[in-house]
Formats: sequence, structure tokens, C-alpha cells
Amino acid sequence: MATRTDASTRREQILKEAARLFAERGFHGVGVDEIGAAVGISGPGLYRHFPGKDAMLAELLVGISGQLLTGARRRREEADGAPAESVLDSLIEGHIDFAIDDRPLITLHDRELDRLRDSDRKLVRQLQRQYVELWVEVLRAVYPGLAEPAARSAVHSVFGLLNSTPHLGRPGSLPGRTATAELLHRMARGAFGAAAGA
Amino acid sequence: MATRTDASTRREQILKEAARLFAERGFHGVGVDEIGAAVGISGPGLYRHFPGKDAMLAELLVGISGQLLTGARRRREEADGAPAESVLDSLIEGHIDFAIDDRPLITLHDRELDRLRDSDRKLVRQLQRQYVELWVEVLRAVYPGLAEPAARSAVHSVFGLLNSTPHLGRPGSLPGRTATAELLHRMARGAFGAAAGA
DNA sequence: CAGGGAGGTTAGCGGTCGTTAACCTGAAGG
DNA sequence: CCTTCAGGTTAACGACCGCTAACCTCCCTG
Repeated sequence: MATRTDASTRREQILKEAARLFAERGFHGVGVDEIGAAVGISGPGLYRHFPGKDAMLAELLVGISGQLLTGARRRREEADGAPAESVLDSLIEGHIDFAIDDRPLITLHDRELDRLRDSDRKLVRQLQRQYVELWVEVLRAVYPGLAEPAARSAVHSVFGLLNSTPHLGRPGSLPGRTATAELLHRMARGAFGAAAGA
Repeated sequence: MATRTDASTRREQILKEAARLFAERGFHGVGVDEIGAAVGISGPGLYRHFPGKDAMLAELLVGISGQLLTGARRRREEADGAPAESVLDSLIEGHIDFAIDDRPLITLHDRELDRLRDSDRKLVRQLQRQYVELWVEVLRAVYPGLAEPAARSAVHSVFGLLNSTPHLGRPGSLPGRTATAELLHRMARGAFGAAAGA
């Protein structure tokens, strides 16, 4: 039997290339032959690993949403007892890491959701909603005066801000990963502060 | 001769519906038959108004970019002599108006650019670049200490923030257009301030 | 009242795409 | 050594899609 590691390596390789291609040209703009070529096999060979093209997108989107949610929950629990500000900072940091390191996934995440089968789309939306609600709770702990609808809007808008990484130029033209992360972090905190602000 | 108004009404109707459909399901996810059906004619009838499907997308994207740039230039000139802060506020206000009132266009604007022919894409990118540079100039007039690369990143990120309107729930579930616009405006100013801030 | 153009229609062509079918190969296991 | 099976291959099918061709029908105009 092939080791689990080897088997999932090929699968993960396919998912990674598919994510890149979907992000670049859109789900319908990429053919299975291209995805196959990107990993060195040809078109229909992909069907040994996935039941179809839709399944690749579904696995990507569910994976992203789940990862974001799981990471956020972990960060909140690890900061147990800490002031709410530091939990918010940790959430922001986690989201920025994701947005910088997995740009294609961040792009797909809010772009190709409507291409999913109903059941998958419902699952992804549920995970996304829980993620947003976690942020809203933490945000309102930091700014108790902030009403819930405004908090929700603020969270969505800050996601838009943080997810702008694909527009910041190709990696390398940036002032450096650390500087970019710090800038985004400051801006997110500034935006939240202004949303709640006097 | 049909009046210019009547002729362009049908064209504009097609463009409007095409924008909505492209934003909902992606350029490749919409067929010409659907676009035709959305305006009450059937598929190939569209070719009396446009040379092809690509041309509709091109006209939309060039139109958006041009409108944004023209509006921004007008606002800067109208505020001649006014403090830089008020020019920045005017730019933010203009962008928010656009993001709230033309959500499908704002969505297309940063999503389907790669589907354009080379010449059209170059034109759109040029208009977008000029728009960004105008913001960068105004922003650095407000915050002279802000370095140019950081200012450019900040502008792109604030665009991400302002362009989050499609994620804020359907119009009607919002706390009201005015309240939403004010919230976004405060957050944008807060983000810029934090980007420049100590 | 001819006639011509604007703006539709339906039929159909050619190409592309996702998927399936049928076949091959190399390595692991009894 | 034979079998099995994971993981490939190429050929081909059926559906769909963008676009063209051919035709029709008002309505405006000289």
C-alpha cells in the first residue's frame, strides 16, 4: 500500500494547482486538462483522485472555511483570560497570515462560492457565518458600545481590507512580509476603532 | 431616426443586466442566451448591439474605471484650495457612493479583469493606476510622513474595505444607506490614520 | 406607397469542455 | 509467478456555447 503521505501529496498537489488556476482565471475559465497538465498528468487522470471538477472546488472552499474557523477558535481558547484586545489582535494576526500565505485561497473564498452544489454551499456559508460571529463577539467585548449590526458590517469590511493582499503587488514587490502584515494589522485596528469611535 | 436616448436605453439595459449576471455567476458562467432573456430578447439578438460577449465586459470595465477616475479628478478640482483632508473625504464619499449604488460593477471591477483582450486590459489597468495614484497623492498630502509604498498599499487596502459592500447583506437588511455610508467612511479614515499613525 | 434599415427571430455550425470507456503498466503480496 | 490494484493513458461522446446565416417585420422617410 502506498503510504498515506504519498497519496495525499498528489491530491494536495492537485488541489494547490487547481486553487491557483481557479483564482487566476475563474472556475469556468479553467479546463480539467489544464489542471492535469499543471501536475504533470493529463486531463482525465484527475478522476482517479476526485469524482469531478466540482468536487475540487468544494473541497477547497470547505477546507478554507474550516481552517479559518478552527484557527480562530483555537486562538480564542489559547488566549483564555487574556484581555479582549489581545484576542482581537490574535484573530487579526491569524487572518493576515492566511491572506498573505494563501492568496489564491483567499481569492477563491469570496469569489467562487456560487459555483457550489447547494449542500456544499450551505456548509461553507455556515462555517463562514460562525467565523464572522466569533469575530463579532470578540469585537463587541473590546467595544461594548458597538451595536451588533454595525459590528457585523465592520467585521465584513475589515475582511475586505485584509483580503486585499492579492492587489498589493506580487510577493517580492512588497516592502516585506513583516512590514505588510504590520501595516494591515494597524489599519484593521484603526478601522475597528473608528467604527466604534466617539 | 430613433432618438439617441431610446437607442442607448436598450444598450444600457443590456449592459446593466449583463453586469448583474456576470457579477453573480462569473463571465464564463453566463451564456448569451441568459443575457438576452434578461432583457426580453433572445440570444443572438444581442449581436445587433454588441460585436460579441467580450465587448460587453470590456465596455463595462472600461466604463467603470473611467467613471471612477473622472469623478475623482472632478472632486479634486472642485475642492481647489480646500484642505487636503476635505479632498480625501470627498474621494472616500465618491467611492462609497459608487460601491453602494453599483455593487455588481464594483464586483466585476476587481474580478473579471483577466478575461479581457490585451489592449482592453491594458487600458483598464492604466485607468485604475491613475485612480490609485490620485488617491496616493491626496493621502500623502494629508499624512506627509507616510512613505509612498505604504501609501499605495494603504489605498489598495481601503479599496478592499470600501468594496466590501456586496458582502454586507442585500439592500434592505442594511441599517440604512446613510448609516452604512457613514460607517464605511469613518472606518476608511480610521484605517488611513492608523496606517500613517505613530 | 415603395423601400430600406433597425432590430428582432430560428436554425445550425464549429469548437470546447466535462466525463466515461477501454486499455495499459509497474509494483506489492500471497 | 501469478494476481490485483492504484494510477495512469488515449479515444470518443454528448452537451453546451459563442457566433453566423438567413429570414421576417415594423416604421420611418422621400
